[in-house]
Amino acid sequence: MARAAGSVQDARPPERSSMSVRVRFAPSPTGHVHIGNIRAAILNWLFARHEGGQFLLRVEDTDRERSTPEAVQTLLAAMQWLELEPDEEPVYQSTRRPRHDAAVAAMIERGLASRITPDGPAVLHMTSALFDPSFVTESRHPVEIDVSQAETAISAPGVAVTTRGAGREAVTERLNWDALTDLEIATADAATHSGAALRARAGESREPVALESLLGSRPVSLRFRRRFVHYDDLVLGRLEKPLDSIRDLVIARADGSPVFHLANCVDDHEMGVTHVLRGNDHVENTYRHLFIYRAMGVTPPQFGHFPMILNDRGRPYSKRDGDAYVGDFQARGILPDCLFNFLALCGWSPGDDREVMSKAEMIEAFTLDRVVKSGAQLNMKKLLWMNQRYIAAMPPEKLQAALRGELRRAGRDPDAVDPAWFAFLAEQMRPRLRTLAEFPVETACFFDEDVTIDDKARRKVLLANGGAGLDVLRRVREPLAAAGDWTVASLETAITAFLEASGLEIGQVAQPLRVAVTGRAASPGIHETLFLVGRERTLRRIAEALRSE
RNA sequence: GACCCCAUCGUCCAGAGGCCUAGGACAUCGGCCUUUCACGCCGGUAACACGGGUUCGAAUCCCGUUGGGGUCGCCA
Repeated sequence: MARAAGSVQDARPPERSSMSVRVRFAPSPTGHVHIGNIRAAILNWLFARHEGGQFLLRVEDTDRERSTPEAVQTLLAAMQWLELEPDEEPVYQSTRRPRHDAAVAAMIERGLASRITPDGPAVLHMTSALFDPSFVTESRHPVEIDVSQAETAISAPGVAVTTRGAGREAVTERLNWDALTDLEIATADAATHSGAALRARAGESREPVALESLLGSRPVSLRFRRRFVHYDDLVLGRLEKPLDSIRDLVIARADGSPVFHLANCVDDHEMGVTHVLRGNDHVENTYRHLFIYRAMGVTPPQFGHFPMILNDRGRPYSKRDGDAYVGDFQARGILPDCLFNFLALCGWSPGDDREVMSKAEMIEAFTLDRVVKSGAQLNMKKLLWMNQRYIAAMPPEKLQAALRGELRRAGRDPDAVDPAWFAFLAEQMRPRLRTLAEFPVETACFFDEDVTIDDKARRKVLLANGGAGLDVLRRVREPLAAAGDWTVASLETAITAFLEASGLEIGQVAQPLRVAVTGRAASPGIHETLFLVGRERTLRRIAEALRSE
């Protein structure tokens, strides 16, 4: 992949056996993986799979402070959890320093970049040597600025020409002569000066120059055509920006280390990346990167930018928002497939009404032209709803395994209970769970020896109406104790018989039982609940509820 | 501030000039089911930011305004 330094003209794209798509996810490991970031990985992955291409990972670990081995592990773990395994070995940017240095050296050697001062940073110059018709064009119509009328300082939109001192003195602020074309300046004495002449007189200076001092007369009007940088964004469409608003670019720091832009372009090129798909915050960078690729003498990849993810107030995510890291969702018991699905749908849709989709379906439907342009606010309630749907669809064994994990995390031993009993409990809880993490707290009454009765439930169900609930408990206790093998069926039989004998309604009996036995007003069906709590604990809890009256 | 981008129910998305009396999902409200809580089912409320054009016809195209976001580092 190494290439000798040479002129811009002789360079060409890297040799690739096929034109197959290669995309990459290029995060810098910070110890946390933000969902906006992992969403970028998801969309890249989806695109690669849809196109039958490769999904690569480049760890941008050049920041030694933050990029600890642990931070890298966190990143890899998050990707594994979501099944976003890259198709090739991860590339660690820190190992690529020699290539970056070589690229900088080559640009300097070609005269495209230079160090302004010997111990200063290396700067890529935005000169016409870098302008390629494939991404730099000239505006058709000239811009005309009347300087003489200016009372105070004026600044033409986007043009780095400013008149100061009540219009007396026109100053070019770091004027990039190459950003403008066909520059003509008319002066008070009616003479007209061309940009080329002035440029020569200014000695190609990139420092502020007073036009007046070059002209020897006060400028009256400026006339020029602007140059534009442009490219076709895969999701945003045709984008352009006046060149005069883009300044020379630092590519290597004074200490010689490459800056992000340089390293990014060099690595993407040498990894054979064909499509750079990243967040919206990089669109402005893209214009600069185009020049870096040009300076490298290579064809740039294609670019696509998807919208940013916003917090629930509709504002950009910041560290203060919290709960926006992949690990947080995992800890809350969001299923990986669900988070994947949800995040994929954040800024993209298949074009029809499908929402809960398998990865295969998403891959099949994924195209960049269906990526939305505007920012997407996360709808956490919808995430919970979707997670509930995923839980509902889990195979029983998988559900049980996942719930066992939650139990362990909560400090309980899921292996201490009867597997059949646990399987039954899992199925009873399935429709009642929005997240896996809810399981241990919702089912504590089935695992603990004793239960604490919720005050509100006690008042409403047991103590109301002169203690009618307690009265029911007193009367149902014996028939229950007599229930034979304590199965759901036998409990149903016993309770039904009690209802007939007592003339009570099921509701009058079930709620007091539920509260006494679970401590709360909500649980699975009463027969199922009693079965799960078991004979011994059921009778004991009823007795306790009566005693603490 | 300059430049660039974006703009449909509270939120996410559908809509690529007539199929729109604007559709779906979450949330919300009401009802059904039901021993509770959920699940499930049925129904309701709710949006084309504003103003000009273009057109026989505009949520869809153009211009402006407003609002939001992004970028302006020897951070990534």
